[in-house]
Amino acid sequence: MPSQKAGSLPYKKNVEKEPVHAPDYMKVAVSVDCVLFGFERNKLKILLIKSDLEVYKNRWSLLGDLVRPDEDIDNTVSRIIKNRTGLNDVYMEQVHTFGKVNRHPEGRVITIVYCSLVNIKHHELKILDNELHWHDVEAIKEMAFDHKEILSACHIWLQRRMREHPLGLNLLEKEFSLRDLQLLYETILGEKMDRRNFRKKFFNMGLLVDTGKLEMNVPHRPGKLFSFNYDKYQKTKKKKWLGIDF
Amino acid sequence: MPSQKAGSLPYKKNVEKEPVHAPDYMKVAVSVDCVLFGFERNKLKILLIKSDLEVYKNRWSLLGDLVRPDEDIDNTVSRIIKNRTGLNDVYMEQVHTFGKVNRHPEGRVITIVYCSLVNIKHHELKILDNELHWHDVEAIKEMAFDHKEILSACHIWLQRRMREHPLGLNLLEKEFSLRDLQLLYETILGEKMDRRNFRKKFFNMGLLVDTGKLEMNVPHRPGKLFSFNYDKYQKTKKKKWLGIDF
DNA sequence: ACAAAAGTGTTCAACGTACACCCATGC
DNA sequence: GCATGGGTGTACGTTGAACACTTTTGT
Repeated sequence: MPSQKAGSLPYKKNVEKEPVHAPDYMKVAVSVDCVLFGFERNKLKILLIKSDLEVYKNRWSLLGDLVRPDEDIDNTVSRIIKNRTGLNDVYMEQVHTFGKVNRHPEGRVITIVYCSLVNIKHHELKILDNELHWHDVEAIKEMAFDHKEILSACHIWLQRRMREHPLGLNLLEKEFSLRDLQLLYETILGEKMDRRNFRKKFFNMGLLVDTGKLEMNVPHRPGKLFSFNYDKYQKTKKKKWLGIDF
Repeated sequence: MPSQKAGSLPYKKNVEKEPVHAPDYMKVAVSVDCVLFGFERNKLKILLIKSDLEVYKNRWSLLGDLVRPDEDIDNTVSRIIKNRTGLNDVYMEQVHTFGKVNRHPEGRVITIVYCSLVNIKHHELKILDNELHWHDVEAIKEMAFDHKEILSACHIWLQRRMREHPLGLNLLEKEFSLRDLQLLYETILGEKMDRRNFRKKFFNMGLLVDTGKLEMNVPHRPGKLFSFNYDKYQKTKKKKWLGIDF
């Protein structure tokens, strides 16, 4: 190990000795990987592509790309989403940065991971290259790189996030039954819930609007259909959580 | 903007065309910055050094360094702490990654920020280069780079963390009065609290040990001195929060 | 005696949790 | 008529918030 002084003054060294060509400690690339969660047919889904890499051919991979030297990371995120799915309106949150030395087979790549929840029905995929499609999270076996580990971390992030905010309402179709909603929560959080308490909780939030409609073609008593009062949610969110979110 | 395909296949391009010399999209450096919080004389403190950079001479800076191509990020973190303070036993948590294009005056540097709370009395600084010392957080005006913004984000992180876990107990001296503890919480969280409720809450946690001693030389009725049952905290923490923490 | 902070309990509201019966529909 | 899930209310324990008086010490 070099002396403390030398080890701690790399910026200055950079300026004085190697201003243009990437010096040794710049042999690190930075990427962004995006985890998009959705929900369909009572399953938690995630959007994946087939990896571009030969080593990982036939393995599934998150949506990612390298950060360009002249672009902000937020821009990298939206560029990836735009280029891979054709979507413009997906709001991603930074979750964690992963950087084990050997996580990428072709060199040092540190990756910043972003996460989002999207409504599959309301976000039709406009591009399908690399076999882009929604996968059942629970059915995923192997993935490229360390993406399985990243996915696990994002799943935990999602669980924490959903316990704090009623984010789940975003994931359903415009009109849904309380059973749909409860199944969504039970699936993502991995635990059974009491039906009466669950209904009480969500009604008390005041974010559900009774559409007056009923389920159709169900082999039992049809449930009421509700929609989500998104505007009211935005307001209460601001009031309760201020800018604390990140 | 290049075509979607070109924009989304940089790994492959890297392999095929420029295997060794850092290509354009590698002209990005990655650093780690460390925020160490402490508490002394009823003030929230943070450890800073004078910036090495000429542009920022006389400005205060977080403890940071570039990530080396062959080292894990965890290693960068402990190397920075070791080299700057001489300490070995500081456990840091990753908070957020900052990467605006112009955040560093000499080139593109994306920085991964780690945070920790340390007990100032129990962690004597062994190295003092670059005027390393503890600063009052509230008295800090300007900082180098975007470190002021980073500090704000870490302060919010600290507040959230302290509402979830009784971390504050780490920051005090071995023996402390309940007044010390409450002042610590009021200072860091920025709000007044009710004394009776505060005492109830902490006694109910069962993490406080009555030392049988009293405050000395105070111009009023002396309070009891307590110590922190660290072992019990570790156990209850495991039970309650599992591995969810990150 | 006075100033200053220590020490102490009760009440109320909100929230989570546990729990069981009748109802409407499709088959 | 039967199977399936819809719809509903009560009781209890926990938690957080509000709130005031007596006690102990130094000066």
